[in-house]
Amino acid sequence: MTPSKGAARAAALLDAAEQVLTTQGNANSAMRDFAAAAGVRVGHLQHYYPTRADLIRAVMSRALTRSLDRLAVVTDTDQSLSREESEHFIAVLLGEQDDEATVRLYVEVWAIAAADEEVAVVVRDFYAQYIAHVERAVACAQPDLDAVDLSATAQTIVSLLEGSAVLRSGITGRKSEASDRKLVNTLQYLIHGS
Amino acid sequence: MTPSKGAARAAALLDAAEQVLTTQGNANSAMRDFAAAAGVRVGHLQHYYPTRADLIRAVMSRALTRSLDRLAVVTDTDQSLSREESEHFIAVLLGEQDDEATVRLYVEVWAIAAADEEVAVVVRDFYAQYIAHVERAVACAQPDLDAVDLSATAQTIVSLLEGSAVLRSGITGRKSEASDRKLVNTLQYLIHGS
DNA sequence: TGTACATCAGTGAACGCGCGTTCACTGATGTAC
DNA sequence: TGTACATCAGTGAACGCGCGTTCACTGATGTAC
Repeated sequence: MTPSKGAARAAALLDAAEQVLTTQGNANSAMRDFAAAAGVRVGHLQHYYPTRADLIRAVMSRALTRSLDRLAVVTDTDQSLSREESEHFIAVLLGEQDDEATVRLYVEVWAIAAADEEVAVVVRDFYAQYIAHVERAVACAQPDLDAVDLSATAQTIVSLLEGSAVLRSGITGRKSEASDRKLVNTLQYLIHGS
Repeated sequence: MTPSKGAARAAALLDAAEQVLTTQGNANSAMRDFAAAAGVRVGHLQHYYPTRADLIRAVMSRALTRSLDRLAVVTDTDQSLSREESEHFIAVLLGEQDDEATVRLYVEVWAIAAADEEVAVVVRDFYAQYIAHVERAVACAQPDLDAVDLSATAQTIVSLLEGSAVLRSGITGRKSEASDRKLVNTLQYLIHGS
């Protein structure tokens, strides 16, 4: 069976809310905006998400889960990791940043997490899993690395990815061919250790 | 002469607003909060910053200018850049991230810039200057690098710094000795080209 | 040195609007027998 | 197969509060003559 009618409705409401959130930002979007974007009255939106915080948390949490799921597809299939294969791995990671809406959502996630401990818990858990995925990929490329170095390398890779998400987006900068080349080069250096 | 009385007052109001902003976030702070933190009535706050947007923009713009000034101190004094000297350069850059309030402010800057084009312009200009400073430092270490590679390297360094600010902060993760070592190591790799 | 006037710093009350939330309601869909 | 009832999906009006902003005002500080 496809997901129940209720779950599909709830997902559609989240879709609309996510879109509003990425275009207007958390600070500038009201329950009425979320409802209007879904073509629904506020009262009905609250039937599924009783408070604004509930809705925001649901959007954030689903977005993070979605990212991890996408990531799992890439990391779980690779057994060994040659330089060409890591090229593809990197392309997938950077590909997600090309959608500006995703980057904006992440920036909102960070800002909301800084003020909402309940979201912060989810976010920290997300990054722990994110780093664990990357660790697995690096372990394929450098089987001799010990656990501490593996974890440190993975965290550095994720740092570079998150930072480049911000700088490659229109918010603060611009993509450029040359800096993308240097970025890929540096990620390769981190993955393969040389 | 010290700055005029009015300018000092305005600065004190910005100090208070900045503090509120870093602890509560843009989405959860009101004009009354900003005024109360400065020990002043709302009407008076508006004497200096007529609208909320004016105040927010002033806080953001001052914070970015302050960061650039701090950076200038490090980059302008170095003529050549040995590996030990770059160690110090890196320590200064990372030192700023150790203050969690600064990181929170940056996250707010990104979120606000995404929705307020006037702030976005200031932010993009800030990153252009930030990257230019880093370019100058890298040029000292690798005098033979051409302009394009120099710029690409600087942008990658700044990406790594901004990403690590997020991941090293309590918002999304935690500092660790091992990952800081790997981070410094990677920055050295980027600065010296090997 | 004193007086008159303008400018600036700061108060305090009030405004109206938009917000998140509540609630009583209607109509449709399921379920039991 | 039909009827009775419960549950769920969705409406729409209203609530009260907190928000950003306005404005008339007071007192202090400066400036001119």
